[in-house]
Amino acid sequence: MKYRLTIGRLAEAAGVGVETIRFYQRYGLLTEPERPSSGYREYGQTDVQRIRFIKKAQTLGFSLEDVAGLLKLDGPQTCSLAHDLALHKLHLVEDKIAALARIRDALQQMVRRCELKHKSGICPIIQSLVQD
Amino acid sequence: MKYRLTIGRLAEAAGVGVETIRFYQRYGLLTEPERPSSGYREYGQTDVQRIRFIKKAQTLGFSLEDVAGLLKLDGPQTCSLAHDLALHKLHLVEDKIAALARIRDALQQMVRRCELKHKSGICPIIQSLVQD
DNA sequence: CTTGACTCCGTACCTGTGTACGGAGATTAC
DNA sequence: GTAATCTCCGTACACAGGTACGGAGTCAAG
Repeated sequence: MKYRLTIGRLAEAAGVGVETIRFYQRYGLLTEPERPSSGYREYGQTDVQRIRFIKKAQTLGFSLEDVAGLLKLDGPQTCSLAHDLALHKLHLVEDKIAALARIRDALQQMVRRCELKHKSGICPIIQSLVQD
Repeated sequence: MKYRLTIGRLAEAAGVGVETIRFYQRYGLLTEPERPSSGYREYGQTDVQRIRFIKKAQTLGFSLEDVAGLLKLDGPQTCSLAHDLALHKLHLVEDKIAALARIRDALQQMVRRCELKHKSGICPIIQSLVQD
């Protein structure tokens, strides 16, 4: 039951490119796997899990550096460190949402003003960007 | 009343770096200004406006390429093109907010689960990332 | 056994938005 | 007049997260 995967099959199984795996390896996100006489890397199922972990963490806004930190975690403090990191990311995400909401409102206002009949030949959008 | 500005004074007036102005110039966002015998660029107040325009548009999520498009606009279609671009950006921003909201919820759940007493030695955060 | 697909490696390149460097010439302040 | 500051130019570098290249070795199917 021990599937051995070449880098290409691992890439396919994990839904990434071969070069991405080599990149993660260099970055230290994946441990160097066994190398039989051929020199070809041999991966196992845990590597698929690990890459999925990385990809999932990325979608939650964790950088590869963050992920490296999460993957290094081990032992009793693991959970509280992971918790703190997640909480920190949560705050960042909340801030980003708030900032985008302000941007959304400004854009909405622009679009709305543009859709109202405007007599002056000057585009309200251009105008509103020029203002201080 | 025609203030002539050197690049450094323009940079200060507009709140950007000197290199940024040179960069915008190369990018085509600013037209090449007059060059007296010294070879030093001479800018006017409209350049200050223009840089502020760029900076403001950037905060609304427009890329420099978008800004170049906006700045090239002129004539009767100006407004409808600007309107369409703004509307498009609005949709992008709304999508981004929705995506971040989903991320926020996932992070919240992680943090909450972590804060509940968990008997298993496995960190719920690590665990939830490992899951498919 | 040949052919094609796969893998190896190091390195360079990509996007977007600037920043930094270094040597030479111009201008400004004292 | 001299020193300090500013500007010129082209080019390289920075960030993150990959992506691409090229020549050589290896493996699997027919």
